[in-house]
Amino acid sequence: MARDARTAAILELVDAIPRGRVMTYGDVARTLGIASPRLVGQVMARDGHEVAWHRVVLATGRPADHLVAEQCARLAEEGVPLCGRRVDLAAARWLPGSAARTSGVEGR
DNA sequence: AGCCTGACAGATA
DNA sequence: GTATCTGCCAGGC
Repeated sequence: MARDARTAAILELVDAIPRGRVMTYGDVARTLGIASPRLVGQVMARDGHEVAWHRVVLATGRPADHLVAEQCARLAEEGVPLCGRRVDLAAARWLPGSAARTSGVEGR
């Protein structure tokens, strides 16, 4: 396995996402200083089975085509603002440091 | 060693 | 909003 600083950082950040919030692959990658959102997905596919992978969604606010059911169910359970099959990134998008506003739905 | 594939994102048309 | 091209990192063959 990778065990690289990048891989560890990805898993750590994903695992650090609070309940009821989500992050896009691009946001996670940029936050870690990585220029490849694919790495996030790759890491999730290999070692993401032990982290909150379901809190990571596509930039379109929609989970991976393989995880739509799983993602949607888990996110709904955690109180993530879902817009049909999509996540309301406007309220659910979480950035490290901006964790102040716990539940985005009330955020403001 | 090199080539291909893979949980994507962003820009352009 | 959809479709296409490119960029990028790591793993498998």
